[in-house]
Amino acid sequence: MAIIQERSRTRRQRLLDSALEVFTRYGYNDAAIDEIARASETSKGGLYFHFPSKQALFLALLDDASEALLRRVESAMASEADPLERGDAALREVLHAFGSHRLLARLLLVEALGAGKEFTTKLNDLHAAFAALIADCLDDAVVAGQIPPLDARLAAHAWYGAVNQVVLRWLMTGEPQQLEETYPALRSLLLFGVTGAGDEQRR
Amino acid sequence: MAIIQERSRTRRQRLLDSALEVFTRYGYNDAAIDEIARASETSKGGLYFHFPSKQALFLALLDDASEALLRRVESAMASEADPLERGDAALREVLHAFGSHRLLARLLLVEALGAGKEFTTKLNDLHAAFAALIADCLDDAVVAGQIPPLDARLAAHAWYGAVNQVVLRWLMTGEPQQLEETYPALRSLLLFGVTGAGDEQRR
Amino acid sequence: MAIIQERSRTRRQRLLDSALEVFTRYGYNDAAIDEIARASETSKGGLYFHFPSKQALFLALLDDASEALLRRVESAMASEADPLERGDAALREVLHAFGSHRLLARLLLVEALGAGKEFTTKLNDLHAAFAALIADCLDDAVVAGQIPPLDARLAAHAWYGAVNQVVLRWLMTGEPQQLEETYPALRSLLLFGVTGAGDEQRR
Amino acid sequence: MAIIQERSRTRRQRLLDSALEVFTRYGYNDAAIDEIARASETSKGGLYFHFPSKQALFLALLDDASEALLRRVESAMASEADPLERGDAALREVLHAFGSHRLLARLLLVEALGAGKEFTTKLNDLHAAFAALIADCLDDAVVAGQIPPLDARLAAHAWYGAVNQVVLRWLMTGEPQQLEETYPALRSLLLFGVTGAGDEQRR
DNA sequence: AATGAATGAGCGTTCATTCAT
DNA sequence: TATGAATGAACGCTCATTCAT
Repeated sequence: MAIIQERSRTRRQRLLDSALEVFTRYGYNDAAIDEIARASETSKGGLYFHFPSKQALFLALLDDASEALLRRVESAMASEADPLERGDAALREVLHAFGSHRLLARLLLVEALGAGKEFTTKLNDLHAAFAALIADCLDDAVVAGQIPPLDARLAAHAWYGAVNQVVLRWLMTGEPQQLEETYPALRSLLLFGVTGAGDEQRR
Repeated sequence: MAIIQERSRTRRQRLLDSALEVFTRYGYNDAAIDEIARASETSKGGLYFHFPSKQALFLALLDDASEALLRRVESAMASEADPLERGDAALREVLHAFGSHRLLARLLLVEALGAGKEFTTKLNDLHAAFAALIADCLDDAVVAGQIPPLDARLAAHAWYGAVNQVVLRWLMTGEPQQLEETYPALRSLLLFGVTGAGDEQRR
Repeated sequence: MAIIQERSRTRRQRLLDSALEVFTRYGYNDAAIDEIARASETSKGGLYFHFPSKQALFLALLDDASEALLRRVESAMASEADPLERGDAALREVLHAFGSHRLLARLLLVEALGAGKEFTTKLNDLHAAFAALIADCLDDAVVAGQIPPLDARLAAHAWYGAVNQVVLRWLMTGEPQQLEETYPALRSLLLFGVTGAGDEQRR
Repeated sequence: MAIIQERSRTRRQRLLDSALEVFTRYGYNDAAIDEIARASETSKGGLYFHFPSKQALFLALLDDASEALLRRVESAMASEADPLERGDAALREVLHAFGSHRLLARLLLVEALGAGKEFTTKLNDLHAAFAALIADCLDDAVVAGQIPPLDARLAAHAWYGAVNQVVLRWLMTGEPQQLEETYPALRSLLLFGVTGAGDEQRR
């Protein structure tokens, strides 16, 4: 029983792995179910035994990836008490996660957007979850008097977008070689903007 | 002859208009050539007379939109001498342009990403052009001593991403009602970060 | 224009002809769209240009066949004044029509039944139309005093079923060689039953 | 051993029952093996242990139903000495059997026809067996001088078809509520036709 | 005997593209 | 230039059947 479950989980996982690879290589629409089945050394029917449709497979991928990323970031934030340090930790974790999982980055930042209307909701949820995480940080920092009052939601989305675009550049042009190299500069930008006012390290 | 050319241009433009609408409504892959032809009150054959393929049509749309946006931003920047003011003008113009052309925003920020590998290059070019515009500003500002030295390319992409995400939120959730309302907060974030250090207005 | 319409009608008709042949040879479910396209020397896409689905194609066939049969029978009945003669004419015409269009008989009596729930309504309509035709005859004959009062609807269905079964036997076993040979015996049965009471010819 | 056989028979019977229900609800082609297995609270593998194929399962159903019906009719006929009374008994029994086993009626009169070429033979056999039963009656009645000579085979098929169609109407339109109500009228029609000549009761 | 995960051939349908008119 | 009927490769999905356990 346990063995069967394990094998089943294995098969399912193999399918998800292959799906991630094929979806990110060809894009949602150009990814053929046949190709995913072949890549996972399964049959088409086997795939459809585990996932009811192509859409559901992609959604499962999206869910897994979103959840994993969120969990990692949340856990990284949990180990910091200071609000701004928590934001810092989030940034580091995101860069680390994407930097070490190129496919996951591609999935969430590129393919999910163009996969069709059906996935918009999911993506919005992810954006909202991330933005909420950051917005909470910022609100706490405001309460703690670390930063002046501001539109935390907007700032959170702006942060998120700034990071995303840097990841996107890395994905598409390969610059810089190590995504995590961007951490210091990004941190400074998010905290102090381009003027760098108050950034003691940069002075 | 001139009349024919003009009529041709009209037809071509009608096709582009309809294509923009259909592509942004359904997404690149789910947009049917039939639908575009119908929407432009032409025939499929007529469409193929003006554009050799679906891909070319989308590319033309992307080109036109990118160029128009870039021209507008460049022209807005040209009328400002001060480097940081130029950046400011660019931000205002981008928010204004996207805010008043929802479809254009959707096309460039959403559909282009998911349309397939063939369009990645085009999108990279657009990103690069925008980033270059902003990076030049920042470099000038550094030279002028307005801001401390920094990785201008990275900062440019971060800026660009921050703005994009705010636009994206507006596209997908409708917040805020008027995109341009975000200008003051965004300006402050880009210049001074969340700490707002040096932001005399916010103090 | 007229030529195009004609060619179009030709193509459509060719499709219907091939569809009739393939559907009656393999049955609705085992008939492949590919096969129909091949048989009509068209492409699958061409078929789908004229008919939106396999179901619609079968339905069109059913409609055409029903209508043609009903029209023929109605016209045969129209030329007779006497109620019972009208019934006689209907019987002759049905036997003649089915006898000379084996495929049509197969379509209406065999394939339509097993094609699926979607066609039941259509088939019921046909049965109802036929039964109504005959029931009217019988009602008129009652009014004219030619036959005693009876449940005309039930009798109509029984007649219809009797004829159908004879056609079915012919379809499936090939007996008798000429379907129309069955006319005199069928006529006598329908009018006088097995007792033949009142059948002056049989006495 | 006996227990196992009994359990096996039980399982087999449960499968047949569920199969009858599923086949008549969805039609042969649209009935899924999965559905039958689920309905009988067995597994797909279990089903395939008892029946080698979907076709064989349907055939078994057809066989059982045909045999049961024939046995009932034969037994009903056996208790009558007079040829025409025997026919009468057959008619009563058929109406009673179908009237109280709607699914059986559907199976034999509707689904079997459209299930595909493979079942034609079986169906022909059933038709032939029934026709033979009735034809024998009629032949005997001729010999006994009760009715004039006639093509007994043809008459038998006509009878059979007349009854079938009345059953079919009941199945598909629900008229009349009780199938057995049709007995007197049908009896009269089969014996005396629409003229009712010789029908003392109708006079 | 029984289970249900796995197989894979086959099918209906779509749609970008072509081309005779 | 423009039309729209025609093409055909490709795809998502189904489901009867198999087989390791």
